[in-house]
Amino acid sequence: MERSRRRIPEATVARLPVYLRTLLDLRDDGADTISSERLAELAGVNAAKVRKDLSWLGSYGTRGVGYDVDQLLLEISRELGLTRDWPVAIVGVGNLGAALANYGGFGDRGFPVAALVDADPAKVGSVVAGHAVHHIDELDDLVAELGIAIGIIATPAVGAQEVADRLVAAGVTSILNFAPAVVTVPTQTTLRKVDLALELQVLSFYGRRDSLRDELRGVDDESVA
Amino acid sequence: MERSRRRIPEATVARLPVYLRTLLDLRDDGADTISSERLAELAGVNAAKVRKDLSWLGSYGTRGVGYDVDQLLLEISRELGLTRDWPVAIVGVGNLGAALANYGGFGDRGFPVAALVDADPAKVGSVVAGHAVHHIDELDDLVAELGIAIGIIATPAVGAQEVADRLVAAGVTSILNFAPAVVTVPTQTTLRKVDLALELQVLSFYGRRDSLRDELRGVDDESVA
DNA sequence: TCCTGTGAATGTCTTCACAGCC
DNA sequence: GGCTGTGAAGACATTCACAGGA
Repeated sequence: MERSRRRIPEATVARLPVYLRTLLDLRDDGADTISSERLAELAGVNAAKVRKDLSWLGSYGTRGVGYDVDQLLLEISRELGLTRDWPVAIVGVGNLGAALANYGGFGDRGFPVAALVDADPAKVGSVVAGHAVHHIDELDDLVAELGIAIGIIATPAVGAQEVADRLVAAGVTSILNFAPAVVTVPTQTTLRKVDLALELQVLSFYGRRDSLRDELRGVDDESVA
Repeated sequence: MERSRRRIPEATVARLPVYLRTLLDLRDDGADTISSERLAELAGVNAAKVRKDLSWLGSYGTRGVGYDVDQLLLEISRELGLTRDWPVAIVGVGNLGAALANYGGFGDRGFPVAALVDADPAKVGSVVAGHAVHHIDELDDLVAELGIAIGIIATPAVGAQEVADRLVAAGVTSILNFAPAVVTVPTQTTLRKVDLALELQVLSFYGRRDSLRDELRGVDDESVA
């Protein structure tokens, strides 16, 4: 029970959004309660993991029955800090930055794109996804005025560290880095990265199985993501 | 020494691309050798981890000196299966799919975009990033003709599972899923996912530190990605 | 002397298995 | 009877610390 007082493991935090999405689908389908077994199946993990993950939030299940879908949605949303919106700034309005700006999935999930910023004067003033592109020198003002807490780096690798520094200086406390470069931030800033080429390179590693079919992998279940 | 015979840990595989990128930069800067300490610094990890990771490839370092940059590049590339190109197919040519098609970082790193596919007849026949968009019914032929081993799912969540099934049926053995949905594939297929909203939700979790500044985290170093 | 390679120790995450409650 | 919540066991990953080769 006092589980909820201790620190939630990183691995659990990374799965909460998956449960959240699954529960939203379930609610739309009219489900009232859900067992760990079924939730596990829908979320692509195993049931013990679901139970342990959810136990970090407190004891919200009912033995013999399962979890209340609405309550679980509320608790997970609260734990993730999703009871309010978090406006984001996208830095770098190239292909990727523009695509992210156009991607509706952010606003829908409580992360409205509040500002687009670029260092290229040719891009400043243009309109992308309904937002005027601002010069990066305006970052401080935009962050302050729009209450931006999250910055997305969608620049080439070369500029990434400087952009990160500027975001931090402007008061942004969370950064999502899409640039294929190692970026360093102060301890109190949270940094995550999405490295597209890395993902393909990892796939390449596991794909070589064609060439070395000797090493049979001992997996029973289907793989899931 | 016989380290190289055992299975390389997943966590190590996920870091090899980072070392690879770092080593390419070092080579461009004219470096011949590199110590684990310096490589660790540049890659944003610690030195013991670098040494243990690299030891899985064999004993390619020289005590008292460090690692030969070129040799390490070769060994990592070989281990990741990057000594050849892996053509990819992108399924779903919306904002994200189009951005990925335009993103030069794939081709540069040995993953040329070989085919674009969509289910929407209105998009079929149009040209995106220099590629004609094909109907998804042509997937089997495209995969066979172009030797495609990797598929990228860039559709909305709803279509993702069916696309995955079609990719597998067409002979694709590795899939990168950008759709915010759980997708299941047979064991022999490798699946990875990139979930953009999930990343922001995780940032939101750690960002709430504002509201609950009680729980001080015991981290000394700077955080890095 | 310097830096790798690696056992051993530690820490984190997953899975098992079952007591306990509905 | 069914399903949660959780100690305990096991697997995996990181970090330490140092023997040993260049």
